[in-house]
Amino acid sequence: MGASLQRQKEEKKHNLVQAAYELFLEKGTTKTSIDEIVRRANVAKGTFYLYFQDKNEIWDAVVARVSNHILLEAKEALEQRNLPDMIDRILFVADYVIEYFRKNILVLRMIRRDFSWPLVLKKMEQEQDNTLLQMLDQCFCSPYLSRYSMEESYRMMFIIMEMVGSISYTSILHDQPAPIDEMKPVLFHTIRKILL
Amino acid sequence: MGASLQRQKEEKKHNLVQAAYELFLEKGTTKTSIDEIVRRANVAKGTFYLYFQDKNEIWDAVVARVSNHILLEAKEALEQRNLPDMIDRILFVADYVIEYFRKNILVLRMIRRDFSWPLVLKKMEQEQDNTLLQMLDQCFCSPYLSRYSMEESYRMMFIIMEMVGSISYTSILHDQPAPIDEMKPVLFHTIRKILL
Amino acid sequence: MGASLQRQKEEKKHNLVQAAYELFLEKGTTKTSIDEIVRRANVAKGTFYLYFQDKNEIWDAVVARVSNHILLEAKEALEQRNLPDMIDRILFVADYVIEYFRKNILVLRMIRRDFSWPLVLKKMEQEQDNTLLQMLDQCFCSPYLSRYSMEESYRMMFIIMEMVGSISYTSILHDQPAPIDEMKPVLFHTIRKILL
Amino acid sequence: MGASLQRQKEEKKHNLVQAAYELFLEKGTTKTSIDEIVRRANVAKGTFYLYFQDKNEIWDAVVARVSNHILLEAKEALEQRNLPDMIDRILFVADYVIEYFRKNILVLRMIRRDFSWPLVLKKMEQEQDNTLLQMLDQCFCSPYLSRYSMEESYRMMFIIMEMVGSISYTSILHDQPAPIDEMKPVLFHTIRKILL
DNA sequence: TATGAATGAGTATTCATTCAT
DNA sequence: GATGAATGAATACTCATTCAT
Repeated sequence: MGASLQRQKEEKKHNLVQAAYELFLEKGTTKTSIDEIVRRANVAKGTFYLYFQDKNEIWDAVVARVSNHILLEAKEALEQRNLPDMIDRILFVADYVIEYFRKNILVLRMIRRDFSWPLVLKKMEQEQDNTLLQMLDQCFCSPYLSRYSMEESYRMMFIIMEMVGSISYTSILHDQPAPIDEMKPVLFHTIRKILL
Repeated sequence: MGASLQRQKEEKKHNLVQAAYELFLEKGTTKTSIDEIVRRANVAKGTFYLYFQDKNEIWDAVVARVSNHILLEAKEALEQRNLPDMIDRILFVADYVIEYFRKNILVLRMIRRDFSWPLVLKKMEQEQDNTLLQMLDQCFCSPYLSRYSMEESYRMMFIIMEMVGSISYTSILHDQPAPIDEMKPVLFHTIRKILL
Repeated sequence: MGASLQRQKEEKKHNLVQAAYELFLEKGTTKTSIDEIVRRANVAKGTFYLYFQDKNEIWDAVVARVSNHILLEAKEALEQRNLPDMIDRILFVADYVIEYFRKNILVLRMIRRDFSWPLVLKKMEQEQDNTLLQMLDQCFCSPYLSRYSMEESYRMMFIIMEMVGSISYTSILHDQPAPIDEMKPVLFHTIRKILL
Repeated sequence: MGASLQRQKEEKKHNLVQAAYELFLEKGTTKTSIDEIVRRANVAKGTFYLYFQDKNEIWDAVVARVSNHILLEAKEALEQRNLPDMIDRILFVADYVIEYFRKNILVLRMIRRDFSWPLVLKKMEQEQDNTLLQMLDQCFCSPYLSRYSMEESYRMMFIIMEMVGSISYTSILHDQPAPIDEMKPVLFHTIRKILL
């Protein structure tokens, strides 16, 4: 197979995921038919099934792409600042994610609570992409945490991350228990307490 | 309408929710058809539409029933113990929920992350049922929290609750970032730090 | 359910089988779509699945109907003659079936070799319809066969019947090993020898 | 084209037929796709169409191969015995075929009633392969049949063969009208009567 | 010759919803 | 209120066939 053919294949798959992403965003997963996806991707019906078993599989691909995108954005923003303090770094990332969801409510509504950092990380590991692991190292490498083992730090981190995602969902979309602006101070205070 | 007729109606609705619960558990929401629900509930197809607009509506009813059930169980167990310390009480409830999901993995898989305490509480409020609010009061009423306003306590509480639900899901079902047994110590340690 | 509603249901099912029969005859089973069947039966798509699981199931119904029809025709024709000799009766039925297929080549092409008397009889038994069993009794009740047990007579009979069906198929449709007119004398001679 | 290239071609075709045979056996003709056939044959999809027009054509090839195989086996077994009596020889072949199907029920289920000796013989003639004709001659060459013309003998033979195939199918697969073990005596008795 | 990615018409099947009884 | 037969639009999915490489 020629290299250009290989590229064409990649492009087709990419187009499908992109089309699915857009449609899921616009009308929700269940209301989006595979028919619409292929139409928007300018690809034949059968081609879809060349790359994905069914709608769930392309859904996973969309979630992975979106989650990855958000975290990478956060990572890049973090690198531009030069925050010496670990807690500040973590709070920065938490805030970045929350703000992303606030600005992109549709994205939040789409991936609901499927924005799960552990799962994204797992996927990345499988694909031997450790960009995000780097970010985690950047965030958490600190004398603060020296009293915890490596494992323990990671797990604490995960807990914080799940917390941020979960609160974002309930607070931004349903204003429960309160609007996100009122939740943020409590949330950040909580994170500080956890890390100190 | 006679009282017994009223009871018959209630029973039909109850049967429908029960049937839906069982089927959602067995084969997932999307793979369960209204046809199957009415068949298992021994009710005619048209009858479904006398009580619910569509599948989403009965789904909400199922989630409310299940969440309520879990929390009530936790409340009753809590009352039998007589834990004087607030932190112990909260940890007890957290542990109770986690253990419930561990023993009923299918339930966890079914309601996924829809087990959201704030949302359940909101629903209870709407139905003017404050049993769960009582439990929250029981948990959080403590001099520990005197430095926080009522509002602030509630919000912290919610954050903890979301955290527990979220971690349960990822950890019990996917062993991410680690099996629940390994996550528990970290989680409880974190909760303690938040509350102290 | 009212009696007329019941009759309506019977009619719908009957229409479906009739439509399927016609289409299978015209264009073969595989080239006939369920879509066409329901269109010709003037029935909605979903209605098909109210009565049959899939195409195979309606195929079975068609085969049963056709086979039954042919055998009943033969039975009636047999009753109008008054053939005293058993062998003559059996040869008459054999000839009737062969001639039916010769005149209705499309039917033969459709049911291929699925015109199997044992299977039809089994089906009839299940439906507690013993008209065909009567015919068999009429054919085979004879002092000729007194040396055989009841079981043995039946089995011989079946062998003859399969033979007739099988030869009809190969001979009428493919002229193998010879056209049916040339095969008949040999076939009848063979049957005579079996029965004498 | 070199001889080895020729051999490669033959091998590809052979692989395709072999793969089709296996798949037809495992999952039936209709449920087997050409895609699966080429995958199992380790051949590209387009290659299929270099050798066969469509699925029917490869089906014919499979039937021919299988039928031929069975009959050749029978022929060889027959040659090892040295049965002087024609009736014994014919009964031996009949029994051999029945036993083959009994041991290879899947094969019987696959080719259904398409195991038709006349049709196989016709195909062999077209390919100028007269091995099977030889077997027929071996079976039927006998003073017994001197009263019949050559043609007549052949036709009787064919009738017997169809009978055996047909009865095998109904009796082995459906136990109709009785299991094959109970049918055999009647069948053999019948064949004897025909030939005497 | 051989390949296998791409096609898209075709097909089975589902299922929420209606409505006459 | 209760029923359940009927509906048919919507949808997922298949697969024989083509054709540029």
